[in-house]
Amino acid sequence: METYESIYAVVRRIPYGRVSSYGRVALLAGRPGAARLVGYALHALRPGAGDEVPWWRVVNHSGVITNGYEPALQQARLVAEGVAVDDVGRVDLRRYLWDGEEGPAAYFTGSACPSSSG
DNA sequence: TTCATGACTGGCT
DNA sequence: AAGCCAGCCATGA
Repeated sequence: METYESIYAVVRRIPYGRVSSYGRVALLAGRPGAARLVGYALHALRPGAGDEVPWWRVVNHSGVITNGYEPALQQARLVAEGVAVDDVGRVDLRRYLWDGEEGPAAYFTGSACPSSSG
């Protein structure tokens, strides 16, 4: 399905150690409002896809892991990349949210100050 | 084609 | 801050 490919293409653009929201991916994929479709596309990935698509770097708009397949796996994947995950599976989008930038510079575009709290 | 479901999101109370 | 409702698009029966 072309629609899915456009979604996977965006998910693959998510840099290492960064996360994005379903709505964000849907927007970048050219399907604004179809956040549900993103989750559906990732659901269609299945373990057979392997690491071809970094699905674990996708969380909801609140930074919470709403993964219904392997929520523990996604959390582990993120932590393995250096992404801080809360006990409830929540990620600090203010630090890791991928705004769609190509380079890692986006990490410094935020007003957050990691050395202040974390 | 129609009805129901889902790894979602924004606005109101 | 937390909970509820409607809209979005594609899949499956």
